[in-house]
Amino acid sequence: MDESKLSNRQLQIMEAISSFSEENELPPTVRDIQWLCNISSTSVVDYNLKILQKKGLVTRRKDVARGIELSEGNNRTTKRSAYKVPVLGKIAAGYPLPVHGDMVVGSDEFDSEYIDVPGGISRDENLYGVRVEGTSMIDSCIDDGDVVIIKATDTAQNGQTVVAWLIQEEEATLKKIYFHENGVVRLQPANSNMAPIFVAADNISVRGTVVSVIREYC
Amino acid sequence: MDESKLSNRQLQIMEAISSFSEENELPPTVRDIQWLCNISSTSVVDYNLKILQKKGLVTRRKDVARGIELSEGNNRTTKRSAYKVPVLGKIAAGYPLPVHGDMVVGSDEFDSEYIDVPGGISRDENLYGVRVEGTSMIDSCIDDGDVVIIKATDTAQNGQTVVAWLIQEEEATLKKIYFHENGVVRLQPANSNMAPIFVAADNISVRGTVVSVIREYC
DNA sequence: GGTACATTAGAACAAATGTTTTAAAAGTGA
DNA sequence: TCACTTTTAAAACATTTGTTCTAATGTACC
Repeated sequence: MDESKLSNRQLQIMEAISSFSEENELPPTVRDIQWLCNISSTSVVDYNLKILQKKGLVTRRKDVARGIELSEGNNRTTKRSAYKVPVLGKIAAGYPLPVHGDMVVGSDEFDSEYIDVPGGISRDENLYGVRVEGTSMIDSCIDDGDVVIIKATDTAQNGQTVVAWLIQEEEATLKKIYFHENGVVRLQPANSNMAPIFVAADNISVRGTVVSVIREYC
Repeated sequence: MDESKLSNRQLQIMEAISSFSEENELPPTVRDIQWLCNISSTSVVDYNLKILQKKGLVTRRKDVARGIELSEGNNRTTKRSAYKVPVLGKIAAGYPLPVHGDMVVGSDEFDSEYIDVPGGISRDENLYGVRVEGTSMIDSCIDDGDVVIIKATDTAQNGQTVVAWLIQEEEATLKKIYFHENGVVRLQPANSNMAPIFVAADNISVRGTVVSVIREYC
């Protein structure tokens, strides 16, 4: 990349793009930037945008109005931005999830609750959230009311915290999973007051693993 | 609001706006919607957009290209979206924060790390994040490595978890705060193995209260 | 069929926005 | 000062995008 310092104008323009995008939830036009920076001509904006482009700090989509955005890393608004995932329901030790056995994760409904997850987690994953009820995972620092973000998968490592579906009982539960010999699986609550559950491996179906925990205080 | 059902066309258009916005991080044009929905004329898009507007489902900004968006509630992309806040550094019981006494919260630098916080928290607050080191708050379910989101304020309620700045020691610490008589303040770790700290009220300055906790597993 | 209404088509037009051109002004170093 | 580069200025132009107009088509009901 180009190492040379940015001019004040260029910093000003970067800042303008950033703040405009954030305030209007829409990228600025060349003229928006012009007004914001008190620049006399659109060509001056264009001139500096081209420099910023060459330095890799700004992206412009060809033939697209408002195709201006700060490139990854400098951008705290669009790129690496949070990803909304549906909060499918509540889960607790032994309580059933209020969704069907075949959880429809990607369905584009307009009615479910959504929560933002940090952009560090890949967008490509099939993610969903579940609100935790009770303190059965308290020793893993997952408290009552927390939302855990689950990556949908049907495999898990020993010791991972997973959403497990008990096939016969038709119940979902959030527990640490341990695979034993003889086709036995131990579902371990992270709470010293609670006993583990042992189930047959063929009665269990892993539905996902915990990738994040989000707590909000009122 | 208008109670009548939406036509397939209109549902199709709503979906197009939603998916286009999400994929391109930019609202669609009338013609974008036209392509996406295989509609023969822009006037048909406009016709249906006007209906959706009247029903309060879609917003269009006057004289603004790409001013189309789903209105609040139907929108999971722009409104109530995540807000990026800077992660200013690390904090632990008794360890100093690697920032100056006058934490510059609103400074628009392009170099600090940022994290997304759920949109439920107001954008107007002065928010910042701090990464927790150690387990001194483990009993409050705040673990080593968690990022706590702090709302910058200089007042706190009894029992709240706060970032407290010890003026003489020039240290910041994350603790529960309790105000006693005689101008004494007790800073209580949420860890039964750790003892509280008692300090004079005039040696302490509240820097903010915890509004959210975010944990990511690798 | 005929009427009323909703929807679609196609085109033209108007406004917003991006891009280019030319020239002047300001800065820089010998 | 002179050459040289960088930045600014103003305007014109090109493209994208929004809006409007008119007619055709479809649909439901009598």
